[in-house]
Amino acid sequence: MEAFQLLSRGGAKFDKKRFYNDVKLFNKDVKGKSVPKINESELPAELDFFKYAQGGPGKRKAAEENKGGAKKVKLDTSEDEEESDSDRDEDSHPRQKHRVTTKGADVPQHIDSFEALRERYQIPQRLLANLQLNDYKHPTGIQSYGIPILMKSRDLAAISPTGTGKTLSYLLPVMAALESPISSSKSDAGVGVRAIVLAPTRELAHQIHNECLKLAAGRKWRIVLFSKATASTLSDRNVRDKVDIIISTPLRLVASVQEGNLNLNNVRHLILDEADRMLDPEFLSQVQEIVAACTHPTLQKAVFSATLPAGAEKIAMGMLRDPIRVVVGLKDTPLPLISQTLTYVADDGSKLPSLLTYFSQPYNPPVLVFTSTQPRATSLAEELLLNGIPNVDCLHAGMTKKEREDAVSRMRKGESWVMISTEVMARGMDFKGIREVINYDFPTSVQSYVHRIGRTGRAGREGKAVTYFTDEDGPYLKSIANVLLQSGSTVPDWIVKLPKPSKMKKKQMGKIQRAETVNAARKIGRNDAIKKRDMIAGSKRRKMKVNKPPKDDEHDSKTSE
DNA sequence: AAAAAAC
Repeated sequence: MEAFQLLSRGGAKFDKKRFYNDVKLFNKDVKGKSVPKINESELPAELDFFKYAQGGPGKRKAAEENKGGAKKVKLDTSEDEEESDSDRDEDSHPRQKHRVTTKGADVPQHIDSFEALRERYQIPQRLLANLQLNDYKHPTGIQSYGIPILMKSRDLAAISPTGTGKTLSYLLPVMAALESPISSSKSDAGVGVRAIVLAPTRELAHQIHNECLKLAAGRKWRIVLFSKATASTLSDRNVRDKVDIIISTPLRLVASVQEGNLNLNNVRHLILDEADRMLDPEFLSQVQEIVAACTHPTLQKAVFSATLPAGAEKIAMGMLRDPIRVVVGLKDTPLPLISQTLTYVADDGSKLPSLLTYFSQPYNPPVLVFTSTQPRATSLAEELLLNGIPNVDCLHAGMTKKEREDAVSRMRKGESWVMISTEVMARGMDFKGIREVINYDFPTSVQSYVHRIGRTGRAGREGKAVTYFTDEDGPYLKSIANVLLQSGSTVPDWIVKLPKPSKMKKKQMGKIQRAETVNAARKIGRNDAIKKRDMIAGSKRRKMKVNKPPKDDEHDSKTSE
């Protein structure tokens, strides 16, 4: 405990000019093409992952994912045509090949390059220049389809995998539209907030704000990251009326609207990031209140996410007006660039030894570890510290705003090697360096799983995801296993053969399945030394000693040859 | 389907 607080305090030295540094670093991170390379050359092995990114695992998925083919849906394969010149693109984001499907009336032609935007929509030169400055060279799938749709003032539901550039897909059109207001009089454009981006966590809102600032560099826009502090300054009408874009979490915004401190009737663009999360019951009423407060007749709405379950999609589509739906790749599926492993740990008590074993072997920092609750995150961080794991950090919503900001800052700077966190970090956060994600506690939904492991493997990089499961997790094991299969990772046979849990009897099934899980896992445990390298054997049979390296090679295994 | 996050 003491030690942990000490460490946390150690990070506080960055407080001065914290924000400034954060932005600066973030810029550098994306802009400097040298950064990824430097990072890579520092770390041994598996470093030429860019070459994999160009063609390897991506194809596996592309092959698997047709079938589903769409009815009355326009099919297109993005980015295939430009393969010829992609060879010398190592310094830009590697291109991924994803099928793009669109649904809706009069879908605008997609763009093949950002330059096309200027010709077609007279996007300001400044904006394009800022793109270049930040090393955006070619649009990703969602960018090439989503941007024209939003430029045409259409409503949009966009589904695209983690780390494929959704943020830019909505920021660029919004900022282009603000620059050249469609309204008749200029004075009209100036009164009140014109665009709102909603995100589920403070950290994500902060990150979007940074991204927005980079695109706006050199312009006079006022882009506000909404917080208690900014909310109070906005009660001043003179300040409030000059704000162009607000990035916020829902409740903060609702509070200001209810206090009468904020009028949203001039909002022309409303974006829901992590849309399915925002449409969860707890957020939904807040979001609906904001939507209701946006009374401008030409309000454009768009929702973005990597996952969109049927229920959430229905709600979203109900909110949108004559929407176009764009799906890149497969919905609710992780990137094939992320190699995923399911690891059996018999029970909760076996998790810590397993994790310590993991860290006693070579690993690729920074590693992001997910737990199910805040106390578990805190205590796991303490345990790792006590066991001498270096540079352990912790981040959950129970911490103070400042503690959270410091933790993110350390992460951005590469000072955190092991970040223990809760669901708060599961969505949207873009730490490009993250090489490995460990689900210490089993995710409570497919969506959670997809988003959590999507913290790695971003922008075409490779990533690794390890998920611990216990006997208790049996009932949900199969659905996660299916996700692995769908995205090209391998799953032990016995898991594939688990019976499907039925809705009605999930409780009883839970028991049955738990028993099957235990049995099957035990069986595997016996001959794992020979074959099952994906499983951690023997949490049942042998209790591992802290920091003692295991004899077998479970951990450096790859999912395929 | 279930915990965390939002103020």
